[in-house]
Amino acid sequence: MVQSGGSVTLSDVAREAGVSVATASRALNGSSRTVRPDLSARVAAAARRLDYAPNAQAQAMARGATTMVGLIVHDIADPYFSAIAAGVSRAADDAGLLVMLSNTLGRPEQELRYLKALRAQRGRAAILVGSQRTDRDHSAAVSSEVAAFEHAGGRVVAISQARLPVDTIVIENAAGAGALARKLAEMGHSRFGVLAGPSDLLTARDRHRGFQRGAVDAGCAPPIAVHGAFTRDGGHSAMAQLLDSGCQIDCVFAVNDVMAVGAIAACRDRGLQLPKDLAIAGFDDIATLRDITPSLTTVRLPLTELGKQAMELVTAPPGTAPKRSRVKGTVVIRDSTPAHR
Amino acid sequence: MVQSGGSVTLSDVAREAGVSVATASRALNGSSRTVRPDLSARVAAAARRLDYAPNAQAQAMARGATTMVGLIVHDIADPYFSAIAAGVSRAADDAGLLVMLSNTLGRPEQELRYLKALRAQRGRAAILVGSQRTDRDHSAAVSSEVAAFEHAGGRVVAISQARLPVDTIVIENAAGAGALARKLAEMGHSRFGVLAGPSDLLTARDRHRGFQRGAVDAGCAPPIAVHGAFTRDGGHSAMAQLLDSGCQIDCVFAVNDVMAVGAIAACRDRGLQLPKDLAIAGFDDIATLRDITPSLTTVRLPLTELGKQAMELVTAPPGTAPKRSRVKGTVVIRDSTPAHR
DNA sequence: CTGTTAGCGCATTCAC
DNA sequence: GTGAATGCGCTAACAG
Repeated sequence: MVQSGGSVTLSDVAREAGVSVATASRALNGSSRTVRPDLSARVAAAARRLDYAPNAQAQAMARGATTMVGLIVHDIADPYFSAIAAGVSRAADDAGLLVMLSNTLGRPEQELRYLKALRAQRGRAAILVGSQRTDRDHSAAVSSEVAAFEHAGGRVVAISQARLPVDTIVIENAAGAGALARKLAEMGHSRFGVLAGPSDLLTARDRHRGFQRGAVDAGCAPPIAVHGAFTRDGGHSAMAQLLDSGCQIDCVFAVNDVMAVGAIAACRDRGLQLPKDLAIAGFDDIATLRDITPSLTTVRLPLTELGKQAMELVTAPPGTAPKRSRVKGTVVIRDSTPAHR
Repeated sequence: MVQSGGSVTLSDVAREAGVSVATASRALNGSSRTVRPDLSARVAAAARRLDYAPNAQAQAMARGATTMVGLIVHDIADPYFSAIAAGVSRAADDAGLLVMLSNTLGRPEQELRYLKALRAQRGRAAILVGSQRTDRDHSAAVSSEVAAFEHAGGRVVAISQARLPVDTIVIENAAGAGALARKLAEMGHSRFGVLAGPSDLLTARDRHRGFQRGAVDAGCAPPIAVHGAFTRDGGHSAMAQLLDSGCQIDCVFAVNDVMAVGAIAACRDRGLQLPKDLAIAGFDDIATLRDITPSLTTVRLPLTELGKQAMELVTAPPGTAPKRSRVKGTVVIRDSTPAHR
């Protein structure tokens, strides 16, 4: 049972079972051809006895297809991405696929690198999660690498903006933020501030613009915007800056929940009473953040579900033109934005 | 430049460059043998022109080694695991390795399945993250699969308890919880409750026992324990149960931060004023949770760093006996546990 | 229904 | 320093 060096191979199993490798192969993987039950049983027994595990590389090479999908995210430690990753992972499991995780840390060149690595792996598909950048050159570079990947027979789907020529789950950031702005205006808020995130991230930009448009449409003054990193600390310092500016505002929209949390902390640091002195809203509805105080008004995105949908697109037969499905967030009003006046 | 069907192969590149496949191979991967500069340049140019990406499966087969490491976690959506995953991912990146992510959702059989899949992939290593179970049968089954994986040439490291015969980063849960208990006792708390998590998870059990021992050592009565799931909702319902029991307690220890957050919510539901009416502490120091109110006393674990360390163990030359490194958490006192009396 | 054989793409002996 | 040939483990024709 114990082998000397490397691994047990199919021919070891075949020899042990007294059949040919072809028969062993057919018995173990269930090919189109059928194998006599007794032989099949003998092979299975031999495989078990030897603790045989097929060499996936060899199978991939012989079959010309792997069972691997790549998941490319900005930062797996960010709950936005880890929630999506959980959905992808679960769905992959159900489909019998393996997930290769790649963290780009937001660096464009990493994205290209991973895409190429995935092509080298002959991955069956790649799921690109996260905001595109305003930089068109970068989008073009990704498009080109994506084309190469697809040319090699892989499928690609993106979760973000409809900027790549691939199946995409488009998140309607502008619409969601707009709906939030209108709702807040309706609740009596009128002087808005926006913690706008990095100006080169489409997601941040769209949410900012959508909110701005919604506010203006509702008859409010254009919100005062402060940019900053798309993180807790980014929200903290943007909020501090906004507070320092001395502008009169009654409600702040952070372009994601994580920033909103930083903003809340910044307000506390200044001794502000929330939500009495200032209303704050976020975007995403991160599960881990649902218990902060005051509970956060936000735009809910079905993150885990998005991951699942992405896997479905990836396993579906490829169409001729890129499919686009749209996901609109739903506004969730909580304690952080009480009715005003 | 555009190929008809599948992918560009090395022999395509060789032909394009007017050299043999052997030379092309040597030029592109830098083998021990050296290639004349001009030829090397020609090969590189041809590869670029054709947008060649080596077939990793074929390379793996020829070389007998892959560049893939498996990361097996309970739930990537849980910030505890995603923080570790981020560390692993970053370190893998630096080492030029690829990460295969596996979510077991806490199901033991999934762990075995993934380990086997990883063996099939001829993964270079597996990193097992997450509590072992009290069930010895399961540990034995994992040990056996781990042995098979190692026998096939893979390295295994665990982050949890020293229960598997592999390199392990042991988290000193009992010691950390004990230190926390002593500190809290010192601060004047004496009647403790514990939200103890699932009784079959070693991590939960060790933290519970460690806390209990620490409390008793400090001269307090044994804490009153309530079990529940290792999640936010588990913490919520365990806390509710504790409150319903009518026991007199002044401080509650939840065996992880996520549960502590649930507990805080449960207290709020009952109209309790925190931290005035009740002190609450957690374990882990989850980054996303650092801004909740009241800020949470906890035992900090260097999660991202753990991931990095695990990768280092995995890439280090294998020793004869399993290495064990120990990580002790550091007690962090915050607002949720004010001095008592 | 089973066995023999020819690749899959690449790294690596071995000759030159 | 280069090229031709072998084999990694497996699947899928192809014969029998």
